[in-house]
Amino acid sequence: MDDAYLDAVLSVVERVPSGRATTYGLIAEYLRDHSDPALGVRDRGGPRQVGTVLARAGGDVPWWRVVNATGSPPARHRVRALDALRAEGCPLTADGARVRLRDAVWLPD
DNA sequence: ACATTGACTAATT
DNA sequence: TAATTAGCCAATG
Repeated sequence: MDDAYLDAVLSVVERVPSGRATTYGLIAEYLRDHSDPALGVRDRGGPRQVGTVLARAGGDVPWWRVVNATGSPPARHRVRALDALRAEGCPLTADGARVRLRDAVWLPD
């Protein structure tokens, strides 16, 4: 996994607006569609790899706005993520346990 | 090289 | 709805 891919992932996460969220799969899909070897932006796999990047280098980006396909934040940071999301007004389910992707999902441009 | 792991997903029950 | 299962694919040891 080279720096170009790592930067590509982080730059997408940085673009997620406050109060909205996106998923690992959507980011992977976006990178797959927009991979351009000529620009050094290469496709480096699927959703799990996106997760790997955030686990490794997600410290300085709004990682709590990235959730899995069912709207649940990563189990390890579940509380912190939900608190942050609630604080910025992201639509959540009634039990406050997951993001209402139906309303909150943000798609990279 | 090989086996295990994981901030995942889609289908099944 | 929620829990389980099988598939996934690069990273890691």
